[in-house]
Amino acid sequence: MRRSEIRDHLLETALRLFNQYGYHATGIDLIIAEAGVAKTTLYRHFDTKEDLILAALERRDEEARDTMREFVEQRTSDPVERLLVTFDFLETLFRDERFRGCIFVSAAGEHKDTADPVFRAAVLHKRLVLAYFEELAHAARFAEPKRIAAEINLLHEGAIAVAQMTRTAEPARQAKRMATQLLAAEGQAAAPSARREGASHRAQVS
Amino acid sequence: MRRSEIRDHLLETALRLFNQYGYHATGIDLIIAEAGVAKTTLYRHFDTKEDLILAALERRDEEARDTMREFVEQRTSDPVERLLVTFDFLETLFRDERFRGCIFVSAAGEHKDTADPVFRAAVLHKRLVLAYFEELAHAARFAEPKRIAAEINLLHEGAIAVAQMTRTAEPARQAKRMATQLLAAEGQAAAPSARREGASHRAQVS
DNA sequence: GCTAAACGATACAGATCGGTTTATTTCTGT
DNA sequence: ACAGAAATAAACCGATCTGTATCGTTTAGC
Repeated sequence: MRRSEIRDHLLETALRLFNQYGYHATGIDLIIAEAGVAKTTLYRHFDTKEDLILAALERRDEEARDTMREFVEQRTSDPVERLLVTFDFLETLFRDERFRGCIFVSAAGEHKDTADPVFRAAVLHKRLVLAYFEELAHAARFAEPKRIAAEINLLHEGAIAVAQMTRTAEPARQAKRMATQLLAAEGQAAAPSARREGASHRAQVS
Repeated sequence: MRRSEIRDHLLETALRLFNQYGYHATGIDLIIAEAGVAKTTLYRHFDTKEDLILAALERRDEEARDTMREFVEQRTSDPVERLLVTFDFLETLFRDERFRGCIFVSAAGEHKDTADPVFRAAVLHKRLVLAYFEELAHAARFAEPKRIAAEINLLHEGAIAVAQMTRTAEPARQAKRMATQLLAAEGQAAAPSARREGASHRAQVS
């Protein structure tokens, strides 16, 4: 196993355990045992446990956003539909039996100080996801793309929080229905099966 | 300090620390130091740390639901408006500088096993809150009260999750606007300032 | 094939964890 | 006032925590 592979393997192992048990409950000894690596090796790649957490979050951040982008873009090119398809992506996450909630929400929940680097890393991820929604809402030519993106984002967070407790995929579908309803009220043509397609300059409502 | 007062004081202290630092990060030694109590005393009232956590969650569960009920009922008697006023209640929570997210979500995030008593206690709280929304949605005579309640609930969870990260009160107002929009589309008279009041048998939409 | 870096294994450090024990003092109810 | 219960402080337990140090062995690049 090459050096970079070990690092990757450690990050993947750590992420799996953080997701399964949480950050404080996952000890270094468990991580190295599961990764099949000596403690010296871990500490050669990461100075502290916090560094490992931060690196793991950074990796998952990129991976999660890339995966969502890919999922969305290969399903539809209409920006409004893309906003809705993000909920289908959520549903695939919820259907994974390893799903235990959003690791960034959990990270923020275990490191509540806003000055904590882990908290800040979690916030950064959420900001980048929101930026993606804004990108889509802008492309969809909504009158207030930032507001629309924030609404989609809030529905995402709600679905994730509910699914964390119920451990079902239903919250994703429910959030999608709510998003459909809200977007339809915004642009009159948000619903996929709506009248004409490709409408520009959707009207605002409030 | 009487016996029951000590127990209460311990629960309040523990809740404050759990909210501030999380469950794993809050040690027994810190709790007794902050409570100004000997370790023996704590262990006379609670067998284990888990018992303390469970008792604390149970207490906050009742307190939180009572407080919300009170807040809502003294502001309006219209069931539809009551559903919307729950978001004003959320806003008061977010405005508290000690707000660090929902302690039940955090509890579930640190005890992810669905068989864990702490996880189950968190789920129970969320179920009882949902039951309250169902009660209100039923009183409002929506065609599908359970669905409406689940939607309100999802908006609540979304607002809480977003506010946990942003540490602002805005998510509560945003969720309220979304709820207003959704309820208006359900019954045609959901908006407080809508045409006639006291309408019964609101129509369904989908 | 040599050198140097990176690896694994293990022991260890010092702190902290949840929880127990002991011995002493302070309440509280009758 | 007196007995019993419950409070206190402090030492202590074994386990676990993050992180370091030691020391061979393996591996990779020149």
